[in-house]
Amino acid sequence: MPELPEVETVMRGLMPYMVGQQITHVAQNRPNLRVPFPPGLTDKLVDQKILSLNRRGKYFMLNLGNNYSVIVHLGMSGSFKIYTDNMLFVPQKHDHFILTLASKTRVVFNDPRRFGMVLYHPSKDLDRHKAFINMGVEPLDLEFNGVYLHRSFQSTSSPIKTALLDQRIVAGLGNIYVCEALYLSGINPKTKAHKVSLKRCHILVNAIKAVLIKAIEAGGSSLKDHRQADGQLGYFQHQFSVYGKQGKACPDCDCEIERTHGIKRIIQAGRSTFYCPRKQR
DNA sequence: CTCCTGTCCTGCCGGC
DNA sequence: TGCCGGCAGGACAGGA
Repeated sequence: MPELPEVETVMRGLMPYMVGQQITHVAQNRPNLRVPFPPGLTDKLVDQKILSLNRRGKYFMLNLGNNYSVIVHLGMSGSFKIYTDNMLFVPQKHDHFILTLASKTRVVFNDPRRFGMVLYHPSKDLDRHKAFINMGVEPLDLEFNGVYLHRSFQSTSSPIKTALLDQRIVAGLGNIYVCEALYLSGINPKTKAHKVSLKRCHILVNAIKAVLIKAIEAGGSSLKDHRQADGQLGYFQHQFSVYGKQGKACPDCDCEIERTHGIKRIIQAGRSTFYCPRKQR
């Protein structure tokens, strides 16, 4: 499930192949993902130069010479694969969108579940696109701090787990890194967000930044491996403390010794939450 | 306004 | 072995 670190890793992996390149050919292998591709997208992209790439939340943008941007979301199962000119291009099932560049490199978007998105919007107006207009701060920016988070939490009665998934408060967190950051902070995911103290918000902010930075660093190293292997840029497996670890011992406390059965799995707002009831209070 | 639930989509996994 | 039901979840729509 691509969250901010995975999106950042994919974008960084694409940059050396795409920045400064002209798009020479576009293939759309179906009319839509979950939403239709923008009308006439192929014609709008052909001959355009890719000036830069940048990320916002779980989206990243290809900024083009015509002052428009292609906005990409990886959804649940989206990934990119690079085929340089010397590589045999074997089309795969669910290859939905393929850009060919002047260098003859192919950039292939593959997404089995089709929860991904490809959008198109004027570059200067991206902040007003509906994907971004209500989006909260970047978690790795300085303005994401304990005071900001504490203030944001005052307007909601949701549990803190649910509030952290709300992209209007902070952008780019998904189920995995929210569970991991709450675990690292020692905060119970069921706690009402508006009842979390400023001090704990400060601790939580530091935990969020730490888990994201660690994951991006892990992505950077996995990226090198992938690049050597087959050019696949997508979701990669990290070492998690609680996510998917229900029934396992908590690495940080003696909950198993006390027979509280280690990591628990509960459902909040229809999503799985993993936590240690002893460490997280 | 906020909050909650259902929807989309396919691959995978466990049970029979 | 093979089939089938259930589950995974990010964004969004619609209802309470």
